Amino acid sequence: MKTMNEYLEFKLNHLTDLDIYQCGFEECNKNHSYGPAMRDHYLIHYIVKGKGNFERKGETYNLSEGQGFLICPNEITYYKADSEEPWTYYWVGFNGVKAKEYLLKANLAEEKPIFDYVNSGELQECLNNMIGTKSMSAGGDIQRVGYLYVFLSYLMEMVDASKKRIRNKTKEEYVAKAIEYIEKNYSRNISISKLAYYIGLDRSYLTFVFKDVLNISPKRFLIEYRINKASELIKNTEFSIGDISRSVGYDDQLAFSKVFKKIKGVAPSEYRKTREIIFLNLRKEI
DNA sequence: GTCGCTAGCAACCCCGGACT
DNA sequence: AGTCCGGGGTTGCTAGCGAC
Repeated sequence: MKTMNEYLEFKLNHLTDLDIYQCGFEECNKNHSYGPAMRDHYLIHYIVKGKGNFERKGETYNLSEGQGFLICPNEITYYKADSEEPWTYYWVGFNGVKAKEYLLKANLAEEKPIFDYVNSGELQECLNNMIGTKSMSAGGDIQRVGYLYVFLSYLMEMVDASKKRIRNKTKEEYVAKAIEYIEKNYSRNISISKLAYYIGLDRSYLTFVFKDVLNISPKRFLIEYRINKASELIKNTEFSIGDISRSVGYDDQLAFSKVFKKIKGVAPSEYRKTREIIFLNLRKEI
């Protein structure tokens, strides 16, 4: 059995990058409050419904759905649910050697404890997964920390996306970034929404920018890019049409054949036959 | 007025099943 | 391997908003 000092020394020598203390979900009653109190770790609350206020160092923040607040270690804070529309929130308490660094990347610190996160669906899914993971199961702790990394990465990406917006890139830069993304991901199941999110633009605006610069919609560009890649594979390899369709991002070979015929005018198998005829004629000439 | 962006809705496309 | 078809999800268009 360890003494208290031995235990504390053991903990000190085994500090991890990130460590979850607690996480949960709460539908608060009207005027439900906590504090004034102090904690020895970081604690993030993310509001998914209702309103409330958060107080620290004499400042009061009125918060509502889609917003969150950070409580830092060793600071006295107080928070209270609204008297009419009490908030419902997720919370996650954590610490670790890298905690402060990651929070700073997410633009969160003692002096900047508030954040807005519009796409609450993905954040909620992540937090639900975190809560649903049993800490006593084999690998459960690692899974929960994994979800904490994902949660913090979402907050960091949001900051990154807003920086990109502030920089006011040109339309050409947006299109170049989109094309780069398509070139790297055409073989995966990507959508224009995902593409727009990656660039930090609204889906509709991305379409407008594409039309403006290339006179073609992003969807059409993606389809043509995939079909051109596919026709190269049909011409230069012996892979089956099914393998080629999956290689260019179409899980459904039938859908691929339809699109291919629409773009090229012939079905993939006919396209290969055409290549073979050309090849045979060339051999005859030689 | 221009630019950057969003919301809403109609149109389109893709997927999956049935079939040849 | 390809066609046809129906349903649901995705996309593109456009009006409009806010900032400059």
